[in-house]
Amino acid sequence: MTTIKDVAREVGVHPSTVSRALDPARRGRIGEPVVRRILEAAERLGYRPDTVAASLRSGRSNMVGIIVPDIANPVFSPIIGGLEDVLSARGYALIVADPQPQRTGTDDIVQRLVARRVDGLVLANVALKDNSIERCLSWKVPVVLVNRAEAEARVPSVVSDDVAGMRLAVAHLLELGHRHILHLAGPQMLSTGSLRRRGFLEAMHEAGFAPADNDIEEAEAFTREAGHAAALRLLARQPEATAIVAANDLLALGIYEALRETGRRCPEDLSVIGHNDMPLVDLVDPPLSTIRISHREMGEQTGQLMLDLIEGVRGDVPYVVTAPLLVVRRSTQPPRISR
Amino acid sequence: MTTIKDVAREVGVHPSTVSRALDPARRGRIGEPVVRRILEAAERLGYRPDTVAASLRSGRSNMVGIIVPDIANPVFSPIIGGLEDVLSARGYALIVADPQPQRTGTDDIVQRLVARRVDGLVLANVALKDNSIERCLSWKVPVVLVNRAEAEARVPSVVSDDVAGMRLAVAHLLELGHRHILHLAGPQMLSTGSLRRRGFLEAMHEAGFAPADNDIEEAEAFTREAGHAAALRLLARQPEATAIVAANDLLALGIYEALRETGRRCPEDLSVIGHNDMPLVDLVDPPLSTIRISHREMGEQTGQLMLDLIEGVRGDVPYVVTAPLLVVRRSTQPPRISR
DNA sequence: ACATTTAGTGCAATCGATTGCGCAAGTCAA
DNA sequence: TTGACTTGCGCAATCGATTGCACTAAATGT
Repeated sequence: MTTIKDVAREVGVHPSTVSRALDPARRGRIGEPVVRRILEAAERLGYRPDTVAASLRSGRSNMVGIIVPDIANPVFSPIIGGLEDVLSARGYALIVADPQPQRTGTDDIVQRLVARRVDGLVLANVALKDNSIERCLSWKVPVVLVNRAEAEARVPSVVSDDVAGMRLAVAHLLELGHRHILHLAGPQMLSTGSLRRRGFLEAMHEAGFAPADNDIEEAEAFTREAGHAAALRLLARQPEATAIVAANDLLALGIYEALRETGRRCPEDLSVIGHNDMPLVDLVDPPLSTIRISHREMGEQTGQLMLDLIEGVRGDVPYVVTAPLLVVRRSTQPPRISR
Repeated sequence: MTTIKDVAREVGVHPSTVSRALDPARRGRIGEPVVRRILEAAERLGYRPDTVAASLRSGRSNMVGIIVPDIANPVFSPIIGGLEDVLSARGYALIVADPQPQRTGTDDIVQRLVARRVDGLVLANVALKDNSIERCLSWKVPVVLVNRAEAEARVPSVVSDDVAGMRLAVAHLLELGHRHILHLAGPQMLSTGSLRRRGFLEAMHEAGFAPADNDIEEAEAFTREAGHAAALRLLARQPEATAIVAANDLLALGIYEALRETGRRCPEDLSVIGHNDMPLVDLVDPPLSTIRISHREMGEQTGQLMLDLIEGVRGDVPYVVTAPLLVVRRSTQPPRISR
């Protein structure tokens, strides 16, 4: 490994001069010819500055961490991708951490990342309440939330407009002629779960309907299995409903299974609409109508926000909201008996 | 931030003593009561050793990097998940990098990661030929390949048994009574693409069949679109075939689209079998028969291998091969006209 | 009683880069 | 010619932990 001293010796200057010449921002203070010789020598010797040493001295690590509940989850992986993309373009490395609930809590992960001197932390874990935010705040490490909002907006966040998304879904079903619309909600401890439920209620009220408590059922988790179970409960309770809006595509697919088991057909007997437009839902049977969210774009926005924060470009608490899009496929159609 | 000196001063010992007392491995050299007081003080002051400083001195960073072509790809994301899991359990952080072809090559990424002093590198990028391996070898940084093999086994790798997988697929179709079986191959520059093609050929030969060149068509990429296009070409050329084995689920889904366009039905007119068993292929229409590969498990094995390598437990070049599993769903059935 | 371990801890160098400060030479104006 | 700047670069401290070596005191051996 060639160090900065090797380069300095080769050129016949002091290491500090090499350090400055190699940094475009401070190169100006060094003479033109010297810079050229340093650049050439660095190239020739294959010099790569040791990031670790630089971090120790400068206090900046050029790393940001992201904490996600499940890396393989189709909503989080594109977020990570988009984030990595804009971060790496600016020389930052992304370290991903996935808290294993049984082993170590989010808090511990935060500590470990902070001990690694990350320049910023992205929290994608959707629990509505946990004190990792306080932890970060107290350590003064820049934080941005993604796919999750906080009640009191203390830290920047990037979310999709869940309320608008639900409004889109509800409006679509109403337009088709549905009147009795159910909601299969996600876990209310999760930000998306409660926001979408609220969005559903708002949209219905705006349209002049007041859903009963009975019209909403909460799934234990954002999974097909949980969706399946919850759908069974909901459908048994409200068999005469003609449409159901799920808080999530996975839940919608769970509804599919429940329908199949109870001998009902989608969309003939019941229209179903999901949320997220995750990969392949256009190929299931029937192709799922849903609300498209560009998670990759959210990841990119998160990265941009983080960079601004780290570089101190902005002091406010930005709150980026991305616009959802209605995607109509074949799981929604007018109700059979219009009233 | 409390440093090791703060703890040392608090207890009234030398920083080096604190360092030793905090490391379970070398704690033995320190007196029992002193250790206790140090532990207590460290806890009380909320001391967290600065990983960066430790790395600089010790040369170990407790980080490993993984280079993947696409983080959001359903085959790579579980690999990352499994890897992160076993790595973080041992105190290692995982940094993921995704080479943007247009911006910076894999080589550059490798350099950047090495400059960060990663203790090991996982290469998941499937290109059959690139010199990043040489790069790593010359820098003596432990490397393990995942989902990709090398012709000459210089470095450890974790792959699924592609040949066995194809044998499973072919055997299944033969058992159903198919005789004219096609192969929709993946890009031959990619390890999985060429291995699976070879697996197909071997399996067919073993069964006493000799596929013609015409029976195989190569897709440009492992995507639905490429699969669609290639399937169109293949089906036009061999309309009388009764089954087709795809190198990948995505390609199989592309075949679905091609069938729909040309008015054929699966499985009535043509049986289709995929490879990977990615999420949701059990819900498409018709549910896809495929070869299941546990990518998460591969990720875990990769992590274990990497740890062994880093800790110098093994000097050989292990070559882990995971066993594939046949998953029969509804896209395969006996050919209509049995001969 | 003296030599020799052994256990327990301190000292100071070290990892490789960054950075505030200082110094010398050159520029310019008075 | 001198004083005031500017430009270009070197010096040495510094970041926080690790580690080989040295050293002291107690324990053990002969």
